[in-house]
Amino acid sequence: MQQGYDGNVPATAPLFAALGDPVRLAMLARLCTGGPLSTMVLGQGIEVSRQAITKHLQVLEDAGLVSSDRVGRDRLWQMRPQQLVAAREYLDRMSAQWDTRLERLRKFVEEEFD
Amino acid sequence: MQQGYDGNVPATAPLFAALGDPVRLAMLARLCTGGPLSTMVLGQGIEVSRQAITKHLQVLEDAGLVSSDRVGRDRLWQMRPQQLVAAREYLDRMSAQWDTRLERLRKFVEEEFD
DNA sequence: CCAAGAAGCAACCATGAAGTTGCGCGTCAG
DNA sequence: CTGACGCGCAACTTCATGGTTGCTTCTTGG
Repeated sequence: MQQGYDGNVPATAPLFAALGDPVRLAMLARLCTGGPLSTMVLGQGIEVSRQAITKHLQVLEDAGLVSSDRVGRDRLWQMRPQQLVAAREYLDRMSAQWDTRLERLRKFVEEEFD
Repeated sequence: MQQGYDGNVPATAPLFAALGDPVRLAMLARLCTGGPLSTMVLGQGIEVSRQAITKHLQVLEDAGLVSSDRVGRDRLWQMRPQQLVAAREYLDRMSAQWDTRLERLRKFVEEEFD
């Protein structure tokens, strides 16, 4: 199970891809601090058309990072932190492998020169 | 400084973009466990041309995730974990903001119904 | 009831990213 | 020394992505 995270590669890559855009990252940041926000509000201060905002939000939704509901004539978006946690854990496992590898290397050198 | 990570958005997005490809993630995983590996070795088992592998590695290098040195007629690649840590910390801050927001919400509801 | 506001839908454009092929250059092994 | 191996460089194709515009649909405020 230690290196079982190799199998998660194909599932995690699209997640990072969804995070790999400044517009989407900015909107995610807003959703992390504020409650459900409408499409219009999320587009405030971002210099792209409404349609572009909608497309970005759909990308985030496809990646499972946000969810949305139609309320009246607005669509309200909110965070869905599970996938965010998944991405974090993936990086954690990677860092952990790196660390244990360094540790093995350190011990090896230590034994060598004792 | 709490919400200062908004300013990191433009810097972090390209990093996630570099992580958002299964081929690159797989190669990173190999470099996390093993020591410096040559371009050829890194391409083992990946069904793309050597040039494609090289391009992916250059993307990772531009993102600061790996570094390389020419040794003889090979180019050896190795992890450079700093940027990986940066990405991890970014997600950590995002999750933290989400958590504190939930906490505030919980306290608010609690006070409301006391 | 009617007009304005917010979304959805579809077509379209442009650019960049992923991939390929072909060729040239240095480097090592026999 | 020579051929094979590993790379680097450059041109080219393909296609997904980000972005736009125009029009329709639905909902609410007056």
